[in-house]
Amino acid sequence: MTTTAEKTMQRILVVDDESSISELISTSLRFVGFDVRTAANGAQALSIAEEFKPHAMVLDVMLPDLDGFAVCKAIRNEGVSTGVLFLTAKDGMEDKVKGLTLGGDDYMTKPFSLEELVARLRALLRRTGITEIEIDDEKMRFADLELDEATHEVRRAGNLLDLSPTEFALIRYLIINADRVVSKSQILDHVWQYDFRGDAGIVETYISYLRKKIDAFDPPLIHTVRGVGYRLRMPPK
Amino acid sequence: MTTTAEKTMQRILVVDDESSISELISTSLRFVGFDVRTAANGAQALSIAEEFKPHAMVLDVMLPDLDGFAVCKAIRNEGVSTGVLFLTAKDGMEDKVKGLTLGGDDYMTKPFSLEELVARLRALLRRTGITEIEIDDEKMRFADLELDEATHEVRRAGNLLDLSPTEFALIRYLIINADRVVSKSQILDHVWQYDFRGDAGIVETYISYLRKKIDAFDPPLIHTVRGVGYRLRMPPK
DNA sequence: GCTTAATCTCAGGAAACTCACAGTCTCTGG
DNA sequence: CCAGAGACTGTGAGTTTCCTGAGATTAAGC
Repeated sequence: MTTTAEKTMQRILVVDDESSISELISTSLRFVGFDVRTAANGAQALSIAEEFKPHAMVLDVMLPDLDGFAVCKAIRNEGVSTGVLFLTAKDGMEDKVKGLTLGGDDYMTKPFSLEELVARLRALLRRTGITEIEIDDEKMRFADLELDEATHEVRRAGNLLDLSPTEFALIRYLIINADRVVSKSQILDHVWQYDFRGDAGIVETYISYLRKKIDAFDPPLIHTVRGVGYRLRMPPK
Repeated sequence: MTTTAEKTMQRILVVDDESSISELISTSLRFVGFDVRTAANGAQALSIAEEFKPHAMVLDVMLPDLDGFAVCKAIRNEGVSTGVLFLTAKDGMEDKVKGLTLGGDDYMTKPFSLEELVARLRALLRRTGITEIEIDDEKMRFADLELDEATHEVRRAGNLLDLSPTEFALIRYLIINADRVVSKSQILDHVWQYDFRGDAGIVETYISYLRKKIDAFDPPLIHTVRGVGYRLRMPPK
């Protein structure tokens, strides 16, 4: 699955000093089709932003040199107009961020799930109107399955389904990857928070939950690919 | 819900020496569709106003060089006719401002909530008759719920409800976002003053108050989306 | 200055959700 | 056709999220 023409890609700058985190994020973002650069500190972020002119940034508030806010401000002063998604540990800092995210920006606390990161980033790009490309509107579809991000509703054949947050995240991930096999560990990595250390068996449990709700209708859409993973697809012709 | 063509946008000049504040305000205003410039002091405000010709200004009364009133007067002397929304700290100054805002102008004390700022600014533009664009009329509706900005009245099925200011702001925010899920932190950010440091649990409390008044009628309109937030909607089909 | 309204914190209880575990079932290779 | 690996799902314990009432604190009105 290669990416499309470069000129139409949206540019994201990821800034985090923990290389494992920034790598995790950038890999995911590239995978879903963004043009990504990373920086490990504020100074580096500034110099990259200058020539890279990102449409949006994912910015850790806690950097070795400057803090995230300073970086954000500095970059905007340079005339680069970007939305910012702040990352912050779950502590007091949270409050401080809040004040600065009232505009179009957003923030998330670590640890987060990659799905959510992507969802928020897209919402942010949509909001800040930097949507050169037609990003999906807030509805996704697969067969007679319909998922609405704005209302958090999922319908099958018009019927409203009642899903828990995790179930919702899971079916969304499956829809995004419709027709493709996704492994349990992929699912775990994307739907659960990245520091989840529990049993991978939980994916089976949630698939089971989903089936009871989604595949209560015909035809079944969630299919097991034994030894590999799961796949959302129309029944074999 | 995107903005309209640039030529029809209303121009707002924001003047405050605290860059965090002016950034906060300008981002928000841009977000709701204004064309915004900022200035950090009186002199700068004057020179920008001259060529920018703002329809309205948000003006801190306490500036490093001139005070807000002087700036206001000077700009009007230049022949630029604008409504002004003064910002002031909550202290003695308050009275002084009061006296000077008799025209069509208005003032708010810091800290304020962004929702309120936008509401007041729109009211001001409406008053000063600079409404080139048809700003939403003063009534909002959702189902049999009716909210009147001008009179601050809320009715459900024709019945007048008695709401406190916070309750009013909250239901207003929910109506604006009718049918979409809004998280507690979104609510907190928009309905409460920007420096509110308390627990997000207060949102729950106010939702509870609102329900007692608004959802005393059938059908209930305020719905909880567990783990996500709240949503105003007609009951599921 | 007194009274009432409004805001906010706190805490108990109810309900929903997450997750591990284990017994059962299904598929597949030999 | 059997054995074993992998997958499915019911049970239940522990946790999280929400709701609401009660009281403390502050602001507003008379």
